[in-house]
Amino acid sequence: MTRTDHVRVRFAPSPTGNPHIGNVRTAIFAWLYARRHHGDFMIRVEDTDQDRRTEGAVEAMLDSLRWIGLDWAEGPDIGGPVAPYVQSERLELYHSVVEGLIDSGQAYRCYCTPDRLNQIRKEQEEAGIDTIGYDRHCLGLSSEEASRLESAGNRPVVRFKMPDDGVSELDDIVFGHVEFENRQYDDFVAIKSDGFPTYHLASVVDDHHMGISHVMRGKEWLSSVPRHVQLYAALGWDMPEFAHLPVILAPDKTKLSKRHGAASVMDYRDMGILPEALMNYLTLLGWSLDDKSEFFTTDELISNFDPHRVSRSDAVFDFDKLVWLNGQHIRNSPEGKVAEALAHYWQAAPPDFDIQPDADRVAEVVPLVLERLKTLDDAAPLVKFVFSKDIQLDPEQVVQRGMDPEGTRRILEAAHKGLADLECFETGPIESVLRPMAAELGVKVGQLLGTLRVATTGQKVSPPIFESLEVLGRDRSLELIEKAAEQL
RNA sequence: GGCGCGUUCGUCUAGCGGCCUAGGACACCACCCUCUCAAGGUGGAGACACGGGUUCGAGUCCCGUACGCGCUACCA
Repeated sequence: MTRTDHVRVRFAPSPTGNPHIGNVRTAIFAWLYARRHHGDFMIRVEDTDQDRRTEGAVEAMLDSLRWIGLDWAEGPDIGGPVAPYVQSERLELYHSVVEGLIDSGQAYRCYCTPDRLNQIRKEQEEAGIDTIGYDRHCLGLSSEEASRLESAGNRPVVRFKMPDDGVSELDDIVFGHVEFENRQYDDFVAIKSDGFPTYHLASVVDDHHMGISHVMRGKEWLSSVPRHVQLYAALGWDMPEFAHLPVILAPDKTKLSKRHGAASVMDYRDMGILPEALMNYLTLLGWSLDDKSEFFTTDELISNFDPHRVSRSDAVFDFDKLVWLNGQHIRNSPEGKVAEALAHYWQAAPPDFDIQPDADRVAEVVPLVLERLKTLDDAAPLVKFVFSKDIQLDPEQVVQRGMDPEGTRRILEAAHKGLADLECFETGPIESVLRPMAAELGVKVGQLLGTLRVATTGQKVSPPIFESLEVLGRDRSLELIEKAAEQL
């Protein structure tokens, strides 16, 4: 009975740190689902814990989502890119809902001190009781007693009264049918003594208020489902559909964190990962279409993503596979797009070049490296020679295996002459003059080209030499060959 | 401790009782291609946590055990 008439989903981060890759994947799943069903995707800031607020965390999260390619619904009431729906600005809403609950006897004020709470917990543990939790000390508090405590300066919390028996059940999109005994759950705090709601209250109220049709969230919430089920029931509200998502783990099977290297989205941008590739990889981590599809453009993800095929078990983040997939995305993108991405990448973090590349130069160099890139970061070392004023030559490296300096100079001179005489200095003609030349000179093709590679690029590893010479141009190529010959 | 969830190659996964002598991908190894490095191609090694059931037949269903994770907060 999944509703598909009007899909509206939300991503609800709490602004407590930098954007974690796991949170971002939750956002991606929700976004893909919304896009697939032509629904709404919204952002809600869950900042009800005053102690854990972090400056700039909201903007950092939004920046990450934008970079990876998500967009979201705007609107004064439901949140937009500049001012998302913020829980701390909705306190009246939660209070009015809770007043209703108190009036109907489904919630009550509790004045118990943390000390007393700890004390009863300790006693219960020592007594070996299965279900530890609040003892409802304040449930039947008289109004006289309450006002006495109130005037003594005690600030109450509001507890939601859980049923003593029965079960709470849910048909989860990912986990299927789950049920829990209500007696396992105590009367949880809905409003804290500072007047802020807890997650349980706020998320239920907001999901209803925002008209959310599908809740996608981390599976750590699965155990809290009874609280939410009973809240919806007490309020007389229809429940949205739920999809609890598995967790992303580090290779050591613990929760992925900074300690493991890149845990935030922007770290991947800085390493030269394409946003489409990251989205593709993150989606594949915990979801599959079939037994073979791995490469998906963002549009393909949108038209194929189905939360029913999300895995129930946690997944280990495999950096190597992300990098491989990134290479696939680079190779499957139009050269123009790659050039653009590379130009941006180099602009943000200029490589160690003598000459800073302009857009045209970058575009020229992309065909040289396209099938050699796993990340954008791999490009600079390969084409450094194009952007160098001087090339430091190690004569030892110019002389190829099985050759001597004399012979090396001889072939450099021959190549120089051959290239100088060429009418058209392009890859094809360059190849057709150089390749036969090896035999004429009595050396192997590899020896001739290897000599030229080191002489003109200063690198033992470079893009294919004919193409490289074309990009260098005739004058520059001849100059470098001449210099190399002199140094022998 | 209680409750819940999970467990297929090192990793991501396909598998919803016979199509599985368990398929694909990354990583790894070998070979091919080749001007270096890649890319690409071919092949190889590599897994159903364990024990009971149910069934003609179980990776697939049931129960138990082990291990892992989550919840058990005036954190989300």
